[in-house]
Amino acid sequence: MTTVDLAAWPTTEAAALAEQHRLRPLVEPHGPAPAPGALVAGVDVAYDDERDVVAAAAVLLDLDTLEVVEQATAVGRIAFPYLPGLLAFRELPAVIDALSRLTRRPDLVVCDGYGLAHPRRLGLASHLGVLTGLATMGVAKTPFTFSSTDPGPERGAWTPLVDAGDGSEVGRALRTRAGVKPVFVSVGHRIGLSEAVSAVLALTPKYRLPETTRQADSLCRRALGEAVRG
DNA sequence: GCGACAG
DNA sequence: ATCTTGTCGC
Repeated sequence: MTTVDLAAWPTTEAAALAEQHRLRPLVEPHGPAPAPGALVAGVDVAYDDERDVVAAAAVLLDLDTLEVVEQATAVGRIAFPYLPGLLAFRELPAVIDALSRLTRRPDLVVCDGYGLAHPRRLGLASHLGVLTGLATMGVAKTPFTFSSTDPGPERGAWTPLVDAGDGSEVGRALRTRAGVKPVFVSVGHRIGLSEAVSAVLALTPKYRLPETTRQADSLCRRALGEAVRG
């Protein structure tokens, strides 16, 4: 996989919006769920804004066992400020760097955040998919600007996640643990919504968040700590 | 115009 | 995201 050319990465809001407009038609919102034995990657990023340091992690899990089979990290400078709707420009350079250090190609990448559930239908997960060609999806912890009713209390229950602007279903609120707050699932690239939901259920036998997300979260925090301290 | 707003 | 104490429960 190729890495990001930071010299060509957008630095202004206008340039970022233009880039989203360019990439948006390239999203493929359909595709199969990962097959048994698939390698599913989790990616996440941690920041030290004071020192302008970002650390990303990519962790590869065996979908059958949920065991970590490979992991990689990347450390760099923060490439873009946090602006709602433009999160990809802040997170992706480091994420793609970490993914490029894996020796095996993931069958699916699970992101922290959204894919098509985005004001311009190009959230972090979809953006990553288009840039890399990988199948991607997003699992977010909060509903962003979208709305949904509360799913039933049992694991597996879901309700549509709707964009009030046009009334379209942009994702699903999914209960991954009985009686616990739902997560918000959306398509990234080369996977369908029902398939993305089934992948999340396969990754959440025990906790609210996918095992991929949990592993990537702890690894990027460790990497940031080592980069900043020792 | 103002607030809200993935991480 | 990050800053942060205690607390309830398996």
